[in-house]
Amino acid sequence: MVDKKNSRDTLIEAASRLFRLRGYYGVGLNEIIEESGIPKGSLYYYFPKGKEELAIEAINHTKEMVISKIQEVFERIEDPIEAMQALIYQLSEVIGESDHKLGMPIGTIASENYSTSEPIRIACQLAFEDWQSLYKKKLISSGYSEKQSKEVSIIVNALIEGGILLSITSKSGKPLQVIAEQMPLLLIKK
Amino acid sequence: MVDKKNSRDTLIEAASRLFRLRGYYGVGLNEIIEESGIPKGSLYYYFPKGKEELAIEAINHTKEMVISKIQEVFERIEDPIEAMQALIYQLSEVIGESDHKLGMPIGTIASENYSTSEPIRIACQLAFEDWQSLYKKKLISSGYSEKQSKEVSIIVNALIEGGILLSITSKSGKPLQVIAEQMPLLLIKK
DNA sequence: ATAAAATTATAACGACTGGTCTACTATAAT
DNA sequence: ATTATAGTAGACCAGTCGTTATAATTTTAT
Repeated sequence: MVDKKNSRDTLIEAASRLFRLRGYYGVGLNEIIEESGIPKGSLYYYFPKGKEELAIEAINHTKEMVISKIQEVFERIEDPIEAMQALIYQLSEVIGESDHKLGMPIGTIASENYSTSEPIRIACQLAFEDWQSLYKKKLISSGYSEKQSKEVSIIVNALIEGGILLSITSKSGKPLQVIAEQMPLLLIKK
Repeated sequence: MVDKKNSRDTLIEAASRLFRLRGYYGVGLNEIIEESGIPKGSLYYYFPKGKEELAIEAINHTKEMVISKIQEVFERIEDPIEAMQALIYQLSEVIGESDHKLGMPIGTIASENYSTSEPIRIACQLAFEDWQSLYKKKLISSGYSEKQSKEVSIIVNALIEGGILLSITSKSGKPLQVIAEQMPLLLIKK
């Protein structure tokens, strides 16, 4: 039983990968079924409401992947500044890899659809909120105030999304590196 | 001679508006010609290379609009911290307006196309660089070091792009407001 | 073993895509 | 008056889009 994964998950993973790379409208269902090797009949069997439904599952899948990554780093590194720096440096290194497939995890879909699909918009909003909750929790458990933790978690989230955008656009890890280096400034305890 | 603008500019403005709202793949040429009232024959007369060529002009148009906005605020407000805060607050207020058509100015197109169209990727990169140059210039003229000015300009750019993304996704000006409030921290002179 | 249910496999649908092409109109130079 | 040029107008193309329909097959329950 080597690689017998179910079709539903295979579709979600392929969709997640492709949407991250070129957004919602930039990827067609034909490409998703080609990449996944799952026939179109199965796609509409598992996602009767079609592309939008699949996209929401893909967003949730991406969200969980990011949550795992954040948790892993946060468990490994106690200091919140160092932990967040490590997270961001890790991203900057991916850019260096040839043919990297980084991309704004859900930022592209969010900005394409915020005005056209409420279900997608809400799925993206929930992802951002969940990530921010993790940052906030880490900060609070390190002695930061409730208020500052909440505010900083928003900033960190914005910096990461914006940093990824700048780095993929300029094909350079530099923007993310600069962001990581400036982290301590934001985290001066008040 | 009330509203006799040339077709080329009318097309660019319509494209700029629509691409900001739903990105490159989310907007079709038919929608652009409908919104602008310019026929398809004229579109391909002015932009023989088609959608990609029009998109690049639209990106440059958006870039110039943002440059004007930044310059206007920077000329009006001398202190760099206050100026950047004003810029970001202004964005947060747009979100509050019903049916606002804010959107990441070029972030959506950039993240959709960074891996598929080099000409578009480069146009977006140049826009980011131009905006950062303005931030940097403002900081240097206020006595910040070359190095810090450059780094902060990257951070500010990332914060604005990320902040807009968070604000449009959550349908709230809050993220941008928080970012504006935390600006002073980033700008502690070293 | 058989029936029912779950899943896969294709083909086709109408709508729309970006792009091409040709006919037409307006203006100005000759 | 004629011709040249710039721009307008929109029908049309092949291909792709998301979606639907239905048949074939596999899996599960009895």
